[in-house]
Amino acid sequence: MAKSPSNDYLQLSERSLILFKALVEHFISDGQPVGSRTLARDTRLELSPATIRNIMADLEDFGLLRSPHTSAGRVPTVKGYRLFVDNLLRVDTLDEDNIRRIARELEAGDNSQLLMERASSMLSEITRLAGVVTLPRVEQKALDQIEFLSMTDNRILVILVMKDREIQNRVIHTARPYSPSELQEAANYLNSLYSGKDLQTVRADILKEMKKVKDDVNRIMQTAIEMAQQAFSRNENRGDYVMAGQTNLMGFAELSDVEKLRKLFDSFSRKRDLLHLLEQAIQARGVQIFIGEESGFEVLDDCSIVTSPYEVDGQILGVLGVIGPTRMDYERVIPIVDVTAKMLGTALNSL
Amino acid sequence: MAKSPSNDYLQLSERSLILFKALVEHFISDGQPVGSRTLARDTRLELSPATIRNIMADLEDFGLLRSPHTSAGRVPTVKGYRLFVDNLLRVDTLDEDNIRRIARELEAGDNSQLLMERASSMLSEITRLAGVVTLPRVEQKALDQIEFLSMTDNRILVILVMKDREIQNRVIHTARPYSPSELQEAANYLNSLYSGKDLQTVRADILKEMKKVKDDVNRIMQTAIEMAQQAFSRNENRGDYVMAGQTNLMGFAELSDVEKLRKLFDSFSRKRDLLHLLEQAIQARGVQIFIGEESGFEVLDDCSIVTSPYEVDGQILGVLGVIGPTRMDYERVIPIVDVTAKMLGTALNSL
DNA sequence: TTTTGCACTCCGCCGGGGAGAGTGCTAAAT
DNA sequence: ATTTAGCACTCTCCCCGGCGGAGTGCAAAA
Repeated sequence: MAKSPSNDYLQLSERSLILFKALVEHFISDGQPVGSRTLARDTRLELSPATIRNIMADLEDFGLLRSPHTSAGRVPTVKGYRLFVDNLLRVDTLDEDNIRRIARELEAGDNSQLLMERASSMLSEITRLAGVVTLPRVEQKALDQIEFLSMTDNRILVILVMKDREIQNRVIHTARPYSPSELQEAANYLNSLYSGKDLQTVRADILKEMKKVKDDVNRIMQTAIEMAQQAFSRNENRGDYVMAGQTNLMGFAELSDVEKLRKLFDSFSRKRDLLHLLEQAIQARGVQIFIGEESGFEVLDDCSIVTSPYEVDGQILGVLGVIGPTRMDYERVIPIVDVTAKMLGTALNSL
Repeated sequence: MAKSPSNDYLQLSERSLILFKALVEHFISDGQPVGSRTLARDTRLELSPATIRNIMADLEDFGLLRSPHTSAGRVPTVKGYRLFVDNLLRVDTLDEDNIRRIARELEAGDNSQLLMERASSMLSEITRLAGVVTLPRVEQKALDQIEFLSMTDNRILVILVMKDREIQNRVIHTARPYSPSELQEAANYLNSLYSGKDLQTVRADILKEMKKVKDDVNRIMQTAIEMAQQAFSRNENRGDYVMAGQTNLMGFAELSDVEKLRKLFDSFSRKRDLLHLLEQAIQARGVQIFIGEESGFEVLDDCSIVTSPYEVDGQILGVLGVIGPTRMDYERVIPIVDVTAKMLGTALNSL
């Protein structure tokens, strides 16, 4: 009866695992606790319900299953899902239809923001769950071109054109007005130095450059570096994401409680918690899965999250993924997330 | 018993109206159908429940009240709310605390988008309902400055700095590359013509100008007008809004059904319907209210919307408002929406 | 015209009972 | 030693009837 804390599923026979897998699949597909009769019917192993009951009792002792109450069937625990996902799942490749669909939708737009939004709603539509895509940190993006434009009151509009064709506007303030030609020269200088580098690097380089330039006679260079320092100053922007299909989560039995739903949606719009979680996922290479409480956020206790980082030129820019109930169809969702991440990468690359 | 289709509330005695008003207020504050006993207790008129029952029967005949079932109290109908809102309501001025709060929050930021977002979440926080603010049509906004920047592949980045300090970026394609000085001259020319005018006017003016310029020898002017035509070409952007506090709508008894909630939230993210509704409200001057089915959208049947247009320099730029259950506290909500609209206007003006 | 009195209706809540599903245990079968 | 059959038991869910409470409408009295 006492739950064994041991993790050696080694002790489990092949047969137990087959049974366990069948149970999880069954539960995933219809959400009802699974009993021994049903399982006896659905499995190729010709076993009586009684035998299956014995095995299920074992699985329960291992902490892989639990029953909601005495005379209900059994349901996988988080630990159970973990085993299922890590060792039992057989992820096959995504069907052609969906691959084409994703490819079509992610054909290079002229705007990376747009691509993110498309990816996010693709994910939600195909999986019928909620899709999420983190926006790349500006820091990570490569600069293409910088330009200055003088405005009234000693304000200068800085235009950063990024390699992915996103355009950033910032306004800086200067001590004195600058002529268009001065600005042009400064821009030229900075472009020659920094075009192609990512903002993080640029920022670091500027610091070095400042010392070097300090005693230099070249006014232009000094001006340029001063302005650059303001323009590239650390951005308060702590990361952001786009989400789609949240409403798909309504109407899952495990989330039918309005209060739970409210907390979940609140946390989506607060963004902080989820962002923190997604940031962990950015470390992993490839698909990563957080099941139920593993996420560490109470509101997500009944949810699982399947994520995959997306990258351009081998550099990870962000994460995308899907949020759904723990009993989601992992087998289907995983390849979708995987493929979408890859395709988003290539789409971004082709900008 | 037959519901009179007549609208002459003239026939209603003063006393009936007082009673009706009390009933609506009571219902708004606790959401339960109101019975004759309760009303007899809560009113200054010393009347027995029986008398009140008679009056309520009259009110029901007028279509102002209905009872959910035989032995429940009564509840206002849409028509009832309408009467209440139009004739019975006494809207007093907003309390100092909230005025200050709104003022503080809407102190000029450096960005109109940001102001809209703040306004929207203000509305939702103070009313504890959902707040919404439509973004001004770009068409309506006044241009401050236009600049061109050449990029690779004969693409030119157009930068529109608007009077409200919003910055718009567009990319246009040209037949041949242009030198920075050509672009500068074109920009100068266009600035002299169009700075201060709103985009709609600008677009119209460009058409006139094209004819005029056609035979002109001045190359610069021709170039400029050509580029301007592309830069200002009609934008597909069909309008947009920012919303906050949607989750406040969860947990109202009249929306506790998950399916209803889902449809409502779906329509929020599709935006089309709500946008259409808000566009109607933009016509009205001052606060406008849509009660229940009046909105004409099924998903909003159990909701009311209180809106007010906001304006700068006497020109209406957009609408803001609040969405809540029909039994919202109109008396409180109306001044909040009203004041917020005005303050948003002044905040935008001071940019 | 208002009030009192009264019969009536309908909802919400409680407790009981029965069906259904599934379990665990023991004893028999393989 | 494993598997199976048999059986008592448990728990949920649903339906039912009864009952108290709230509120109504109507008729007759004030």
